[in-house]
Amino acid sequence: MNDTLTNDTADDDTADDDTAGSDAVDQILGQWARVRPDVDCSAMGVAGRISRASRLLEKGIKEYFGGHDLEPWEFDVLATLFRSNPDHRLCMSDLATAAMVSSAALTNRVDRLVVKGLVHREVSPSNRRMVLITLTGEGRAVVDALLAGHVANEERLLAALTDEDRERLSGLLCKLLTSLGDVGSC
Amino acid sequence: MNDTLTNDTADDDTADDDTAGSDAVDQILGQWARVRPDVDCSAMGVAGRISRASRLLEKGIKEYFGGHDLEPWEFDVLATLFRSNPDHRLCMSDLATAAMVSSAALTNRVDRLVVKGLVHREVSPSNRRMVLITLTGEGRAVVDALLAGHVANEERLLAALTDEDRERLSGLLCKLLTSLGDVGSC
DNA sequence: GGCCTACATTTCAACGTCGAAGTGTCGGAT
DNA sequence: ATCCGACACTTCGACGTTGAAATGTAGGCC
Repeated sequence: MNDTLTNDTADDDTADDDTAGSDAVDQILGQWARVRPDVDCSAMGVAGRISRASRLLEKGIKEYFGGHDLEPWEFDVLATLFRSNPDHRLCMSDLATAAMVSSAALTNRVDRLVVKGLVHREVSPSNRRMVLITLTGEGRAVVDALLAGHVANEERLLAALTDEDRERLSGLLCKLLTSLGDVGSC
Repeated sequence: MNDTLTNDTADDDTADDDTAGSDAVDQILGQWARVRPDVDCSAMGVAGRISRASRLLEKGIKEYFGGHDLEPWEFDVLATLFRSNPDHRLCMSDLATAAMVSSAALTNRVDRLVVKGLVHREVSPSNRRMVLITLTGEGRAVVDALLAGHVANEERLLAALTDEDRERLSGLLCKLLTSLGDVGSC
C-alpha cells in the first residue's frame, strides 16, 4: 500500500525486516530490540497484545450486533439487567459501574433505550434519589433473540484457540485482573 | 456503596452470590449460569477478560504518562517514529495505521505535537501528496527520558505474572491475533 | 425540627474521534 | 499533451464521552 513511502523513508529496513515474528506486536518488539537492545520490552509485548486483541474482538462483536441494528453497548446494558436479578432491574450507579462508563454517559444511553422501548425508567419508591431501570418485555426479547448468536460469534472469533488454550488464557488473565483490583462485589 | 439498592432490587441474590469466582468476570459468568444454564458462555469469559484487562492496563499506563505531562497517544506516536527507522520519519498513513486511528484523528494529533515542538511536519520532496513527520531532537529526548520508566511501569502492572506466565500469555494472544489478521507488514 | 453533609442522578461545556466531503497530486491511458 | 481515476491528506459536521456544576433527596446531629 505505502510501499512507495516505505522505500522513501525506511528503505534500509527491508534488509533485516525478516527478523519480525508472526504478529504485529512481534514486529514492534523486533524494532525495539534493534534501536534499544539495552531495554527489555517484553512487558510492552504483553500489554500490546492484550490491547490489540481487545480492539479486534470488539470490532468482530460490533459487526455481529450491527447486523441486528444494535450497538454493542445496547446489548451490554440489556444483558446486564437480564442477568442481574429476577426482576431485571438495576439502578443507574450499578449499571454505570457494570458498563464501565461515567454516570453521565449512562444517562444518555438509558435515554435512548427508553425511546426504543427496551427499558423502563422509574424513580425508586423506597429512595427517591435513585432511578431504577427495568428491562421491558421487548428488551428481554432482544436479549433472548441475540444471546446465542452473540456467544456463537465470540466462539467464532476465538476459533483459533483450543478449549485448553482458552482455559489457560482465562486463568492467566484472571490472575492479572485480580491483581489489578478487578474483583466482583463479593 | 450501593448496598441499599442491592437490597432494594436484588436481595434474593445474596443467598447464592457465594458462587462467584475470584474476578469480576467470574461473577458475571456465574450470573449467566444461573439464568441461562443451557448456554455455554465460556467464550464471553475470554473476551470479557481481554477487554477488562486492556482497560485496566490502559488506565495504569495513562497514570504514568500523566505524571510526565504527556498523553499515552503522544508517547505512542513519538515512540513509533523513534523505532521505525534511523531517520525517525514516517508518513501520515503509516502513522495512522500504527496508532490505529483515522487519518483525521492523526492530523489532529500531529498538529498538537508540532505545536509542542516534538515532531516536524513537511511535504515529501519525492511525492507532494505525502506529508512526512519527523521526530525533533526534543521529541527524541522525550522518548529517551520516558521509555525506561514506561516499561518499568508496565512491568509493575504485570507483576502478578511470572516470566513463564507472561510467555504463555503472549503465546496464546499471538495465536489469537494471528488468526484475527493482526499481522505485521511482512 | 432544622441544618448540614453525603449521595444519586442529570445537565452542561469542552474535547476527541469518526465518516464523508473537499483539496491537491500522481501516473497511466489515449 | 491532456484527461481521468486513484491516492494522501485536511477540513467539516455530527456524535459520544468525560469531569464538573447543578438539582434534588436522605439521614445523622445539635
